[in-house]
Amino acid sequence: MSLTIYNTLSRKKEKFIPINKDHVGMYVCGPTVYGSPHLGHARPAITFDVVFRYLQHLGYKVRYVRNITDAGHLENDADEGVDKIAKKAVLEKLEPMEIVQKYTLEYHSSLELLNCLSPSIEPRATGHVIEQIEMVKKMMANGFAYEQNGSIYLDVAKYNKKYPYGILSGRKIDDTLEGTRELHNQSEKKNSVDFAIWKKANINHIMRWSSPWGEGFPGWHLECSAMSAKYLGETFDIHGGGMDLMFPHHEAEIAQSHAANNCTPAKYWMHNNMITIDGQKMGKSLNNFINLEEFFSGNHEKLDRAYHPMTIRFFILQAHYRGTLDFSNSALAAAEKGFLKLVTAIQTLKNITHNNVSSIDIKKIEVKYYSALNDDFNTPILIAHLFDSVKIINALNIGKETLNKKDLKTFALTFEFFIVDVLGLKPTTEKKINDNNIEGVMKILLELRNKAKQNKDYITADMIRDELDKISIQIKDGREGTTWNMKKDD
RNA sequence: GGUAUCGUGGCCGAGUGGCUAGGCAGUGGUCUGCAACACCAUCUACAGCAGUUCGAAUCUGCUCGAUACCUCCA
Repeated sequence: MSLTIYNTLSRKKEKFIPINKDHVGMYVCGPTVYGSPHLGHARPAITFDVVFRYLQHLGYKVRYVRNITDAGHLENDADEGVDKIAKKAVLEKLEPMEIVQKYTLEYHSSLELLNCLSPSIEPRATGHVIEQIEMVKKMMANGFAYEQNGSIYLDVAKYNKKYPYGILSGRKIDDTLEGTRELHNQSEKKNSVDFAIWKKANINHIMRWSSPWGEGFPGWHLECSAMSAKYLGETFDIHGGGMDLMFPHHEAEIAQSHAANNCTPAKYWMHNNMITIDGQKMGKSLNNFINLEEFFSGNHEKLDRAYHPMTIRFFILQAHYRGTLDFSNSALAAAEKGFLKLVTAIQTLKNITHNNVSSIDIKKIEVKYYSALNDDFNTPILIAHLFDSVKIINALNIGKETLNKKDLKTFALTFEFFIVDVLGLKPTTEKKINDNNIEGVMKILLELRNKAKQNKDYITADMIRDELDKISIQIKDGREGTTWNMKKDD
């Protein structure tokens, strides 16, 4: 019973063998902090949070590195590209670092609500410019990069002669090279597939650093290469991220590691799939994304109501990380119900008394839990087994099945452990109550009070008013009927 | 156009070549003053066509369809 991981490199499930026994290094691409975190950000965060939790449970000492990209990348490949963070800074009339700070905090608080553990190290791109410059130097020294007007590019054609470029995404770069021989005019790159590893800063560019090639800023893909090498070594165990980063981002990382260090950066590449909305990818560019904060508050036109962060987490874990997951209100509502069922069962299980004999093989259930996760972190299967356990728990509760003292204790611990510690689902029975609910509740209360008044039952009517007043809701009887408002705290 | 992923019952979503995943909804029950909750039971499926096989949702080929990447995105 050993862990297997689907490796994007081989497109197969492989047995997981860490490079250094008992230690695992894992790098996951974090967000570029230029906007509020949305549901799409939650997916890799939760996916790799479970990987992190489970690897630790298996006894590995895990160093989990997830970066914050706070250096503005260019919006496109053109030489006059706009820095995303700088653009947002202009838009919000803030210093770029204020933008970065604001959205980093938002990202952290949302992930905390989703009960994601903090990574072991959360390095920032701007804090590692020196390392990135050093890496550029290495790539130049090895002859895989060239300078052009103060910018440095990776020479993909040259690189491809020694190392295959495109092995991760399954692209055959030869074809591309053939087809793009004649370059569009103003590009300073030798070849359109070449990518910048250092970019010269024009006069208006705010975020800039001095380098041997003049003032500039690091290339889009370089930070992950430099920071993963710094904290995990030149070759480490697991590299994770969203599928959309496979090309060009991760492909570039592989190339940079080879070009600079003559080795592959990661042994296992894991990619989580996208979240879709109405069958379409949820993404910033499509403008169909829903922010996490909006899920928690219900404040979005696509949302019927608010959803508890644990509902979101459960919803994501109910699908396997490599499959797409389609968002809908009914799917979320179903997830919420299912999750509450598990939570209820944890409680039920605590109140069950033991018997002299066990009618169920507890060990078998435990094995099922483990084999689900060992099979490429198959959380939906694990959840299915947990639901099977709920049935057993209910049977125990009415005495249809029995467990002895030891088995009962083991079962209770295991069941809760997998839900709470491995899947990271905090048991909460709280359904999000939003303003719509309060409106509805108030309407009902006021109707009741009106009825009471009509029946001259002023005791009840006054009780409703006074009790509401105690919780800072004020009622006003007017000519047009009764209105209410929340009193401001004084 | 190239590359990749995928098409499962009302919805969401697993899936090993043979032994009906699971959840939600629906239906029937138990419980209940009536309901709700909870619990028990239960129906509907594998895009199409051809092939391999004793046997295929699962393997192969083709067709149709969807999505993503190829420019920033998790």
